[in-house]
Order: sequence, then structure tokens, then C-alpha cells
Amino acid sequence: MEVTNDTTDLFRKFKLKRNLVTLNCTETNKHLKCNSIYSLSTFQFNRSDSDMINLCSNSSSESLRSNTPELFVDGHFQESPPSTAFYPTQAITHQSDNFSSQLHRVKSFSPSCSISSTTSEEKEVDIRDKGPMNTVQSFSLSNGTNSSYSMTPVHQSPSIEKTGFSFNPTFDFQSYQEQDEMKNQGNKIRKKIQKNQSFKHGNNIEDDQTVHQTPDIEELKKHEEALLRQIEFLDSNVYGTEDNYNNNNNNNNTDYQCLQRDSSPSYHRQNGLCSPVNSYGLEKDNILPKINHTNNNSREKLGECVVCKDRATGIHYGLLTCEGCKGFFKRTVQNKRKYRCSVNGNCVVDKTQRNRCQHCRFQKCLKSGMVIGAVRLDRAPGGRTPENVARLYRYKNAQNLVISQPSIDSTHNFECVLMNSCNLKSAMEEKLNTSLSLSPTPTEKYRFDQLSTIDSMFDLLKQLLNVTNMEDLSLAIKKICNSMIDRFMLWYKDLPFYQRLNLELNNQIMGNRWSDVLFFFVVYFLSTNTTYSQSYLLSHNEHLKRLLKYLNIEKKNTVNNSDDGNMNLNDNQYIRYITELLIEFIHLMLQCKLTETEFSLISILLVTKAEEPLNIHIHKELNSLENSYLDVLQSYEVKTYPQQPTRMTQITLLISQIKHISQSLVTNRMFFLPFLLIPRSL
DNA sequence: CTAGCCTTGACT
DNA sequence: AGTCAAGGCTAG
Ligand SMILES: [Zn+2]
Ligand SMILES: [Zn+2]
Repeated sequence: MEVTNDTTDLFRKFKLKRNLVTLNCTETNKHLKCNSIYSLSTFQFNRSDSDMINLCSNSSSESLRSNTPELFVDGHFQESPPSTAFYPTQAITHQSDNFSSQLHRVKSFSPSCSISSTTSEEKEVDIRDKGPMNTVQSFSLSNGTNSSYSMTPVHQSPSIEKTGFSFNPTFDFQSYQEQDEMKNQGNKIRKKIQKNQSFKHGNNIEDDQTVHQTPDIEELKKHEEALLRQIEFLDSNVYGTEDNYNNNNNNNNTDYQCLQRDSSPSYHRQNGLCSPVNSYGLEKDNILPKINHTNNNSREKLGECVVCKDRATGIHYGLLTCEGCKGFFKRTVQNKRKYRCSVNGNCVVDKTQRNRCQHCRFQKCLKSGMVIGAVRLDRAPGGRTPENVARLYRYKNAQNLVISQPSIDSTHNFECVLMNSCNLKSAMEEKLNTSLSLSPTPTEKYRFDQLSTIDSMFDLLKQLLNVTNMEDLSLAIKKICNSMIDRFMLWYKDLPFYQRLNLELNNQIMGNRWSDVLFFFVVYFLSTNTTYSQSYLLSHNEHLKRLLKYLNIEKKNTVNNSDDGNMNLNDNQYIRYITELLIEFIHLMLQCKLTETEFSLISILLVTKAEEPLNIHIHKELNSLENSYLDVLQSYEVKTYPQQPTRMTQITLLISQIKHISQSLVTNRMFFLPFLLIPRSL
């Protein structure tokens, strides 16, 4: 491929059709590198000839993790599609039809891939970006030796149109870029950590860009496969115990219920190669109102718009909606319009009033589950819904079915609960209560992708980084805790065993374990964020300084409420004690340098530990669950850190410390303590 | 801007 | 040929 410096020339070499870029490559024995600036979006490679094309991920550690950037529209995050490989049991993911074995690694969200061709014939490689934008955003090409070229579709000369790029000129590409940049910071940090102690000992990925990545990948693949096998075993094991349990207790009428294991949505274990046909999981029987017998008019039988109750014309952007809401949603997303509610954000959205407030209408669209990513960036009409969007539909639909009880109603004013007292526990309880009883309004659960929970948690915490004023911080912490709890619940509900445990138990676990997980997240955030020096994190003075400042503010804000505002002398002693503990814990975390696998396993272990006084059978059930995950962790440690035989013990210690500290923080109403350390300067 | 109607294009 | 869910067009 003749490479020139002229980007428009480069563009001519790319035929773009919808989300498809065709790269014609005639280079011999050279390596071409394609990097998406969305460093973490997915690529799928199709090749049109039968020659061998090697596709390698440049940074193998990356493949373990996916982070598709989120869209930010009108004050709300739109979820990105479920990712792969973060939670062990979900490591197997959808895979495109065309490739299976060869591209196994690549399909899992590798940020950058290299293509090497071995013949001199012209090659055609289709690069299909499966990222959230559903479009190839940008590529940089390098021929592996000296020069590299980058292409960004925006702000290019009109000649691009020849190639089929038809971006909306007003599309603010830059800002999307920046947002992604920001959102990915947390991952960069973790990336760094992984690089330091990745699976290959001392194999620096970056030094080795063009050749010999294969061993890395092989290694990783093996490792992943091993983990998967283990997990499959784990699953069957859990099923087994369940069966045993059921067999042994046919006569016992306990409150334990085996939740429809067989009808569990298949997306959990969807082992790739799902045909795109009807794969949304949008089974009409489930989502359409059953009115067929009353009115068989061909127009009416679709039902009513989920958003405004007008007559629906089909499924648009993932939801059964009317033409109006469809168009409105499309215009809003295409033009990136921002609305503001002139009242209080609670306007009624129905057929007659839907045009009164655009803000509230769009909010309802989002809350109901319309998918921003389904609005095509390239505006190409026709065709089928791409897999990444279909996956989202599937995901939402599954959520819809799994959570039989309506979940957290985000319009409910939990913030008040948090503002008035620091007692997060009551807020949590309230959340759980409402989540059990309240109306079936679709909720925030739709807005956010389960599998990037960790990232979204980190995004929340990142908001605290630049707070300089203690008063703001105090407010922000409460807000963020609130959101984190929501996300925690979503995270939990997507764990593989959620559907197997009964609702009561699940709620009990969520109600008792949220603090452990949140606390762990925060400290993990602190310990992996490179902006903090070790001396800062371990300084008693810094801890106490911030804490006292915070308590003063709190005191001021709660003059009338002596219940929360009064810190007595005992508290002073407690403060010393807890600070000591916390610092010790942070120290341990810094030493451990947890990998993401460990991080996710620990999170799961935190919720699977059976501590509550439970029915003996349930206790057993939880125990075996915990043990299975412990086994996974154990085998992971043996494989990954053979030179650190005590690592497993260390992690067990970590877990017990987490539980101790977080419980202590909650009972003493000091849960905010670790949050105080986040701002860079106060 | 809105929303009804029309065109597209992948897939059955 | 028919279905579905994208986008486009345009009178109101
Ligand atoms: Zn509607
Ligand atoms: Zn409004």
C-alpha cells in the first residue's frame, strides 16, 4: 500500500460503508498497525481473501478488559454495550459470525491490532468498529518502520465524501474524544499496574510492537481458557448443589426457591456465534401488551408507545414507540441537543403533553431504555441493527425480565435521605424497600451498563478529584455514594448467581454488603490512582486534617439535628482508631497491587461471604458459592504469581479487613472517611 | 420542531 | 417477496 502524507489520499484508500472500512493493502511483509483512538473499542476483522492474515493484539493485557466509552447526552450517561471478560463467568462473549478461532483474541476489545500480510497481492481487510458509536471513528496507520498516519473523519476536506464518509458537520467529534479521554483515565492507571505486573514477567509489551506478540497472546489465551474451564466447573458445581438441595428437601417447605434456572436469559453464557437473527431477545410476547384479542386491526396490534402511550409503530432504538418519540429521540441524539426543564424535571410525558417539555421527554426516553448508540452516526439508512446495539437490546430486555420487581426509582428522592443524615444505611434500606414495592416505572437501571460498573464507579469517584472546597465535597460525597449504591445494586444483579438465589436473600445480601464493596472500590481507586503519593495516602496528619475539616462542615449543616452533628469525645478516640486501621489497610492494598481479576474476584467474594444468620441450607449454598470463587482465586494466584505463595493469604486478609473496616465505618457513621482522601487538594 | 409517511438495505 | 428498523422528507 502506497502511503502518502496526504490524509485525503489515505482516505481514498478507505471505502467506508456504514460501519465498514475497507483497507486495501498491497504491502509485502510489512506490518500495518491500526489504532483506534478509541483505544478500547472493539474491532472485528473480516478478510475477503483466503490468505493468512495475522491479527494480533499489541497489548495483550488490554484484552482482558473492555471499556467502551460512554456517551454523555443531556446529563445522562448512556450505557455502553456489555463487555467481555471482566467477570469470569461472562468471559465468553458474543462473537461475530465470520471468525472464530483466529480472531478469538481480537474480538475481545483489543485496543490496537496489527495486521501483517505475507504476500504481495492486494489484500482487502474490513475493519469494523464495534464500538459504541457503531462507526469507525479514527485510525492511525503505521507501516511498522518509520512513518505513521492518522485519520480522523471529522474536519476533513469534502473529498472525503467520495469515500462515503458523511459525518454531520456539526458533530463535535473533539468533545467526544475528550470525554473518552477522561473516562479512560482510570483504566490507564490500571493498565499501568497491569503492565508492571502483568501475566508475562518482565515482558514489556510496548517495546515489542511488531513482532513476537504471539507468545503473550498464547499465554493469555491459555490462562483465560483455564479460568473459564474452572468457572464452567464452578457453575456446574453450583447447579449440582442446588439439585442436591432440591432433591433432599422435597418435603421441606423452606423459603428457599430455585429461581428458574433453565429459563435464565441466554446472554449470560452466550457462547458467541449467535446469529444476528432475532437475537435481540425482544420477544414480543414479553414486551407487547396482550391486547390482540380485543383489537385485531393490523395497525393497532403493535400496542402503545412506551414513552407517551401514543400508537406505536414498531420497535425503535430498542423500544416499542410511536413515530413521534422515535423522531424526537433521533433528532436529539443526532444534533446532540441539550434540553432543560423549566419546572422541576417531573413533567408528565404523554400523548397530549409530550411536547411541553423536551427535557423530560428525552429523560423518559432514556429511562425507558432507548439506546443512543442505535442512532447511526453515519446516517446510513436501511440494513440491520449491528451486533453491538443488538447486544444492548438483549441486555436491556434481559434486565427487564430478570428484575421482576421494579428496581430503584431514580425519581424518588433518595438524595433527601442522604442530605439529611449521613446514615447511608437507612437510605439503602429505603432503596430496597421501594425497589420491592413501587410502581413499575422503568428506571435508572437502563442507563448504565452492568459490566462497566467498575468504570462508572471510578468515573463517579473521579468527579471528586478536583473538588477543592470541603463544603462541595461534603455534598458531592453524599451524591456520589447514592449513585454508587445504585450501581452496586446493578452490578450485583448481574452477577451470575443472582438469578439462582432467591429474592429475599439477594436483598439481604445487597442490604448488608453494599458498604464492603463500596469501601473496597474507593480504596482500590485511591491505591491505584497514580496522582497520589504513597506518603500522602499513609499520612495520619492528612487523614485527620481532612476529617476534622469535614466534621466541622457537617456540624454547621446540621445545627438543628443533634443526632448527626454531635461528635463527642468517644468519637475522637474512634477517629484515631479507625484512621490507624484505614492507613494500615491502604498500606496493604498498595503492597498487593491487585490485578483486575483479583479485584473482581474480591468484590464477588465480599458479597458471597455468608455471615448473616441464615437458614442452614442457604448458608450452605452461599458457602459453596464462596468456596468456588475462592478456588478460582486460588488457581489464579498459583498460575499468575507462582513466586508469591503467600499472596492468597494476603488477599484473604484483605477481605476480612475490608469487612471489618467498612462495617465499623457504617456503624459509626463515618463511611465518608475514605472518600475524603480523593480530592487532590483541599 | 414535530410526526406521519416514505425509502433503504440486510436478512429471512 | 416480505419483514424490520434504520434514515429522510416535508406539511403543518
Ligand atoms: Zn411516543
Ligand atoms: Zn420538564
